[in-house]
Amino acid sequence: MRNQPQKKQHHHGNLREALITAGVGLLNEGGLSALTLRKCAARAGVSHAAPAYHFKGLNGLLTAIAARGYQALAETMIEEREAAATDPHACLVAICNGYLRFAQENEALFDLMFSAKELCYDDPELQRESALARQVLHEGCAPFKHGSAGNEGTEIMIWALVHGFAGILRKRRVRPDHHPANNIRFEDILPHLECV
Amino acid sequence: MRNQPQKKQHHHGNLREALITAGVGLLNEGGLSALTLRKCAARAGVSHAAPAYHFKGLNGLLTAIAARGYQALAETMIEEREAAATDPHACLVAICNGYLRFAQENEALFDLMFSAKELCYDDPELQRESALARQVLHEGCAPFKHGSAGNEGTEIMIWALVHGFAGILRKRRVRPDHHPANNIRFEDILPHLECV
DNA sequence: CAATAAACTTGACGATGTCAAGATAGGCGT
DNA sequence: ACGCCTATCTTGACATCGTCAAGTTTATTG
Repeated sequence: MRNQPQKKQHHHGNLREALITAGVGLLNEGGLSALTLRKCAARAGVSHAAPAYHFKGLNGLLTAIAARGYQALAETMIEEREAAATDPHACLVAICNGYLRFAQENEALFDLMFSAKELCYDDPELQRESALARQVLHEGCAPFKHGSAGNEGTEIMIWALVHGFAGILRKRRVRPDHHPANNIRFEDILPHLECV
Repeated sequence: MRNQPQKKQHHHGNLREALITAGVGLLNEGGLSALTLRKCAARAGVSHAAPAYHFKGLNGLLTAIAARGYQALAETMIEEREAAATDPHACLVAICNGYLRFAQENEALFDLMFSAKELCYDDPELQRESALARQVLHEGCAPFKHGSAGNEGTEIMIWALVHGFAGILRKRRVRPDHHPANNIRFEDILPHLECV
């Protein structure tokens, strides 16, 4: 067993990371259907069955890549928040725009994270990263309350709104013209929120 | 070529419909990954390559089933609307609850309709049925306008909200306890809408 | 009744996920 | 220094899948 996790070892040396990188690359280039255990293996220069050792199977690899996706999603949201003004409303809008930017810049990865593919939802890494991403949204929502709903309802409302809007924008790629959400920014559909 | 589209003919007689029915059944029983050309063929009692003749391939079958899904979605929304009070706000809430009920009662079908699977989006049947479903939502939104957004923005907002909420509720199946949206109804997150 | 086209069947191919068994190399105790 | 042990891959096989080409059967039509 390796003592130093980043130490180069045996045949490949840190193959797990190389397989995830290969997977993200395949995802960006060919979409969700191009993400394959065997193609990942080929891209990393190992045999076709090597990934099954590091991940519990295809679902394991997908889960690891999805966890990476949640990490990147959180980073994008934080990045937008830092670049925004400091008042709570601008922060929340910035966080949501980060969410939307991530969804559009990493379409296949976003698909993987929220697709019907059965990931290993009990994977601790996936749970940690997705919880971290949700934490960013949670913090952004904290200063607000929303009409009829309690404080928790506000977060659900924002979450549903931004996630649903991301899904709508995703379909714009198919038929870019005459798309109903063409000239609509997130700020336009964000309802009024009262400070708590 | 058949003259009467519903006439019994040749070997099976109206195999196209039987394949769609078989596909919906597989979807309900085993989820999206169980929906397979060969299994549909077996369930309909024909050879493994028969579906490729009626549909342009797997995508064609998925598209036909998704179109059926939009049809059922519209029916569910209309059903809820009819059972509701007649004032516009109750109608809109009922329509959205129909959307959510459909998403929860037909999980795999909903997955197919909004998954990353590449459907034949130019298929006229799919376009017609999805447009009809959107029309129901459109009518429900028509009496309202939403704060900053125009009349079109209202519809996008409701659409995003209900679709996003459906996605959140979908994940509740994975870990039913401690789910943030457990005791939240759609009415709780629906923002205030002004009559136009 | 024969020709023609529609509606399948049969067989094959390559790609994929998964598993079992084997090979290999690096580290550790002695 | 030497041999073992285990983590890390490789090799080979299998079942399933979508797709295509070619053949077969049935219905319609002239």
